[in-house]
Amino acid sequence: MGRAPCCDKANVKKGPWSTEEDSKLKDYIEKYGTGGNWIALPQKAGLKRCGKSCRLRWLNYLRPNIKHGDFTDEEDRVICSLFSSIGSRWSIIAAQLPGRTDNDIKNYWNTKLKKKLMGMTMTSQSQRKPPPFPSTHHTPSFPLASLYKECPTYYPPTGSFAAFEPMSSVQPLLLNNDNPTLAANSSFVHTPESLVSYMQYYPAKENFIMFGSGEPSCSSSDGSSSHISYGREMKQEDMSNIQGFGASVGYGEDLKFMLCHGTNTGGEDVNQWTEKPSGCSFDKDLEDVKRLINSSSNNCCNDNIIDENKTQEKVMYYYY
DNA sequence: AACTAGTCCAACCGCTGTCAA
DNA sequence: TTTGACAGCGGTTGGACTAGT
Repeated sequence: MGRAPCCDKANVKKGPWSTEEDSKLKDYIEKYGTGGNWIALPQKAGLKRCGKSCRLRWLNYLRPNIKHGDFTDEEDRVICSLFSSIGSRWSIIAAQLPGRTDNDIKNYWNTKLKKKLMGMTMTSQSQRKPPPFPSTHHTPSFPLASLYKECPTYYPPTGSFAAFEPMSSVQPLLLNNDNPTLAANSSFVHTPESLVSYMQYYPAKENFIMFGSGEPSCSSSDGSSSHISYGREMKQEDMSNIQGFGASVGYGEDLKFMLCHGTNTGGEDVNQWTEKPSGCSFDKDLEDVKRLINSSSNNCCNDNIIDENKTQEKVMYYYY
């Protein structure tokens, strides 16, 4: 047998919370805490609400240090960059924005930010031209690269996300062979050694976040899957997973955008990273954002979009 | 002033993984 | 081992508000 029923749904109040209910809930939680049991809480607090509803009200509204109001440009960039990487994992995104709730971010994305980005796409198409790229390397396109412009390091110093679930929503866009710019650079092959060199050349100062795939045990036959690690230094196992394709964004005082990818098997090692200088933005990037927005609901977790025989993917967001 | 369309956001709904009985 | 409640999450909805006509 399972547990006892959670609550009598016929006798719970729905709809907007009154100030009286708010203060009851707040007082109770401040006094006794949640006790790890939301279902029992409303009864104890004298509320005719479902525990679920109490939890939501507390987390999204009554909890201390909740930030309401306009999002800053920096918060915009954080949301954009994480959305491009992990998709609509609002709770994870919210965890990186102290004081913001997942619901808040979700609403903000759906009502404002998404439109803002779409607007940027329109503007960029009609007004801007790609700036010349000084590097001797190729210039790949990368979704959202322009949004990282002047973006400071955003992770809280004590931030932690030890483990993420597979990140694959980014892959179809970052790695799509239909992307002509990427395709043009698809001869690149990235190896662990090249990344080590890169890391040595651009040593991490504070934190880094790494998204990617390559666990051999996962859904795709080539072992493609995703993992994210985060910390002050790169772990050995992270390095050992890096093969084939990589992309990196660093941001801070001096934005560096790095991308490296390639077809995998049998190809010779062409350890190439491409750097995109600070302030660069390309119309193509915004096109990718638009495409991501349009397709985000469809392509998340669809590893099949990637040619299993061609690539191992590793996308790395690296900042210093 | 009245109506309509668009926007915002709090709250609900339903799904999933976890865990207690 | 099975069953079903719980916690948490993302998607969606509907009412309040605002801007435009």
